[in-house]
Amino acid sequence: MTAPTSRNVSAPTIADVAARAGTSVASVSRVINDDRRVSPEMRARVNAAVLDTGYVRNAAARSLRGRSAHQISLVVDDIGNPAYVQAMRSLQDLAREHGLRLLVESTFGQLEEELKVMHALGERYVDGVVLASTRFAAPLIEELRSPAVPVVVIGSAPCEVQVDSVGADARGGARQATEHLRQQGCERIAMINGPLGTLPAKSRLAGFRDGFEPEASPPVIHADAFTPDAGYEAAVQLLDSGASPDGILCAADPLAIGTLNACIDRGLDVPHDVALVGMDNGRDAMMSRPRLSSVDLHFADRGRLAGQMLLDRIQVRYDGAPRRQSVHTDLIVRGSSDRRGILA
Amino acid sequence: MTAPTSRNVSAPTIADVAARAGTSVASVSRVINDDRRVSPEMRARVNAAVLDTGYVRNAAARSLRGRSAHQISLVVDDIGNPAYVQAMRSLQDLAREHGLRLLVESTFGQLEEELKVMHALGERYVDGVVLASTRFAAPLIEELRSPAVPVVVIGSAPCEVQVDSVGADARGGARQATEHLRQQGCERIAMINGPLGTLPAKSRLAGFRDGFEPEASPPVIHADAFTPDAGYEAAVQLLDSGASPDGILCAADPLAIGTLNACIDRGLDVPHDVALVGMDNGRDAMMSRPRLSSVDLHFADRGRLAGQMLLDRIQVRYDGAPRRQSVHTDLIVRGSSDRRGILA
DNA sequence: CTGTTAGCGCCTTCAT
DNA sequence: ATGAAGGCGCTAACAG
Repeated sequence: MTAPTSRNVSAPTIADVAARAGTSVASVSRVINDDRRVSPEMRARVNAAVLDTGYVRNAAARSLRGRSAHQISLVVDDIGNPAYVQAMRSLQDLAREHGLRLLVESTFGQLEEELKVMHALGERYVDGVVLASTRFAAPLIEELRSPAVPVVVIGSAPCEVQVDSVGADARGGARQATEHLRQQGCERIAMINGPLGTLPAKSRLAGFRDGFEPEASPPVIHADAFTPDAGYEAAVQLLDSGASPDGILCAADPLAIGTLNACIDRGLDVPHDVALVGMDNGRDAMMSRPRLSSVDLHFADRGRLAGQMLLDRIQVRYDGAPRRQSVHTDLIVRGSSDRRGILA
Repeated sequence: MTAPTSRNVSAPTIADVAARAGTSVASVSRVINDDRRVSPEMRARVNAAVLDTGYVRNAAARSLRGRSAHQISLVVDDIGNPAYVQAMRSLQDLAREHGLRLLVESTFGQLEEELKVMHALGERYVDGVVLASTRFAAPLIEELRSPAVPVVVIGSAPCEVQVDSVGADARGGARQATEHLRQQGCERIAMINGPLGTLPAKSRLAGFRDGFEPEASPPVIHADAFTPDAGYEAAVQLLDSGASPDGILCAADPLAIGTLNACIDRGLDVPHDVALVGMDNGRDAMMSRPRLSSVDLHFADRGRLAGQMLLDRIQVRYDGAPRRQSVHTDLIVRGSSDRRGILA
């Protein structure tokens, strides 16, 4: 029977437990930390004392003494993006398996915020960070030159940044998607890309161009953000431009959702007037009608991989030069680009 | 010029800074914490020393000493739910304004996980918690009876739980939505509700029933979760049941999205064959075609409100009996229920 | 205005 | 197998 603890009275410490059990703090500590060098009898007594004092270990003291916060964090642009939710989920599972808490920080696109978060790492309130950022502003890069705690990037990092990363072959995926559109009979293929200057925009654009003759210059519109709204606006702009595309590659699923809506609002039939392919293959690619064809960028797997690389650093299992992993991508064809009834 | 700090060498402490500045740790601490009782000259010297030692304060030590983690956390069922993202965003803004970090934990529907998270609060790694849970299992309620740190619930809490909360008049909203459907000429109105036994399901169902004569028993299907997939399945079940509804109230937007897709897949025209209304009015209510009519539950406002109540407790500005706030709800009519071209 | 010092709660040698 | 004691980095009394 635990007494309804009031918050005013300070929480019991191991000293309290020790007193209750008639032993020393050392023994209590041993029991708590599963040290084998404790007699079963003592263990029982301490456990009982823990129970009826209602003792819970103090995170701050443990961190200070043990030099480990038992927390890692995931820093993302926008947790509203389903791709990141996937990564978060698998990363959280991994963290849990290792007795770590996962802290999530969403900067919602505010660069300044991102910077502050990375700088605050110096406070060592986490043991490491998985960073999924679309842009690497100069100060961020500077911060990454000598981070206070290990950092692993999901996505691609600028080549001048020495950091572990788990990328995906987005370029290859974009190319494959483009070729797929052509196979579907599209002759005027355009692209709705992410914000100009971001790394993902760069690689996807390269892949898109790979799908054309070198001298071709297919229309490309850059959206302001990787969101449905931005995708919608960009698509309107594209459709108004007179390019009248019959196939569009979108650099991310949210952009594709926006683009799909813009097409529908214009009375265009998807996929027959315009075929659409997105990238990410997040949860909501299946939630539109028609369903969205999408290049699977394996965010769940990459979240886990990033977590593993991070743990390698934290536990000093690996201590060498930055490692850059990359995963393959897979085009998943659904209704939005299926003009020939492949799926029927 | 900061030397590229290696992670192997331990971080500088205030003692290092003090040594560098030729002063005592107390003065350094004062400068860092903006204590006025420091000469400008000293302040300058210390700041310089901070800069060239690359000193960053240690979170664990600060927490241990100051009995405050400078962190609060948001615990949600499923961060994939846009409604929670809204709440998170406003809460994060509030936290930032007060110099607190916001830690987000998504239990992804695993009750056991939720319980562990709440229990771990005893470690005091956060100063308080905003909890947004759809179900309150018995052990959770037990945990809430005497939480180690202040807790504020977003949504409704079981009446036997004494806890601050920020609810919404979901019942009134559900009723209003039901009446709206009737005004649109719907004669066979059904409901896709959330999981049986959850609080939100209960209040929404009550509101739905309020929209009928007491003796009526309109069809209600309970989905397994507040997700599009569950909504889809439930809708299929409803449509297969022979009820042939011409209007459906969905207890949440994700359910409505699933229901919309099910209707579309059946070749039903929304809103003319079936009119649809969701609840939450989250970001993606606008992202479907037709757009989703939805009862705005003001999650952003409530996130902020919850945060304020939490801060009141943390800073002991308020210390009395649990406060239960509730916000009004607003029906937002969009295409999915607009059979009469109100919007045209 | 500045410096000295006592802990915050815990883990971990080092003795016993 | 158990206990005593130092110190992790910091802040807040207290003394000068």
